Amino acid sequence: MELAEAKQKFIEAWGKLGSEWGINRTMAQVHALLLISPEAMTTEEIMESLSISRGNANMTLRDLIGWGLVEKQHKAGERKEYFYADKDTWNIARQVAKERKKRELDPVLKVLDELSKVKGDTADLEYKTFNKSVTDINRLAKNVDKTLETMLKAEENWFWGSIFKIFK
Amino acid sequence: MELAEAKQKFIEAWGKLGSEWGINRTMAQVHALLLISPEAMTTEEIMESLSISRGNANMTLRDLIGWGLVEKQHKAGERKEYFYADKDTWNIARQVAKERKKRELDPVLKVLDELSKVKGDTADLEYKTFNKSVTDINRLAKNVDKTLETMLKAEENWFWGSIFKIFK
DNA sequence: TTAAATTTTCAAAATTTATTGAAAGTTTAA
DNA sequence: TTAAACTTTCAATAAATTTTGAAAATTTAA
Repeated sequence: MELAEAKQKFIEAWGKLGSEWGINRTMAQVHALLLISPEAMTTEEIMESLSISRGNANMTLRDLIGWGLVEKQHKAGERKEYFYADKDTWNIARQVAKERKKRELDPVLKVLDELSKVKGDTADLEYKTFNKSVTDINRLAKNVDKTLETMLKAEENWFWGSIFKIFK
Repeated sequence: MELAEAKQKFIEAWGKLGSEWGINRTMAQVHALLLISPEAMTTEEIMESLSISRGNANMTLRDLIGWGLVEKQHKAGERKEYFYADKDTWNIARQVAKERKKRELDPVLKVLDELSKVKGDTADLEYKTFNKSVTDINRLAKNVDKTLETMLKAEENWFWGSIFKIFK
């Protein structure tokens, strides 16, 4: 396979995976493009590469910066802004985990905590079923949360090493 | 908080989380509704509870069955179909992990494997950057994959026990 | 200052995804 | 058989999300 074709496939695959996981396809594609670009790119170059509009490119880059995955760079004597993606895969994974935890897991944990405190008649099957499901899901979500917390602080090798030491 | 209000909140929260993670909101809500229902429900009851159409209810239930989260039940002497959700949270988590792995992770792993085999000029920065990112992501994805494989076979207590033994 | 270069905004348009509802299909009881 | 009860299908519609592009805002060089 040619490099150019391979790049295209990578961008497509990343975009598809993103959209399956609730991440805007274009955002995932811009990220993929920057991930395989050795140099920081301008908005123009990104627009051109992916055939997207200026507005779309601008907002998407803004979002990626908000996710902590991309940074602006300035080149001496140039007015244009350049965009560069962190290439460290473990950093990327942690950054995504951190943001999604904050935006999505934490709020739902808060609701589950409230809901598992709701009191009711323990003889009432409706109540018992509600309470059991909510409590169980809450426990699972807390375990996921704790594991993510560990991941956020960990070095990649230590983290996987620890996991596979047991799981083999 | 009243039980009725709590149920409502649970259904909303589950629907929101689902939609953030690429799962149809209605599907997540129907699942939530069945999770807190002690008894199997009919299509009619589900339509009524969530104010959705018959067609939507039917397709959503079909999907949930396809995900292995819900099963059809028949009551003696009755013609209607009843729908019942597995209440075991660990089973649910495993089932979701299993399906998403199969539908989304496995295909992307296949692409990454191909792409990391693409040969090129190691002096070419474009190639080097592409190759490094793809290879690194592939390695990470394989680690996730291995961990999921373990999870799919594991008992809940053993799994979390093993993880927290190290992470504390 | 001015004006060219560049970035940002956001209403409108396009696209994608989800939902409806009625007709067609199926099953079962009599 | 028939027909009532129930389920499924899917074209049409609605809703949600994404994208565009041109105008407004901002920045910088002169």
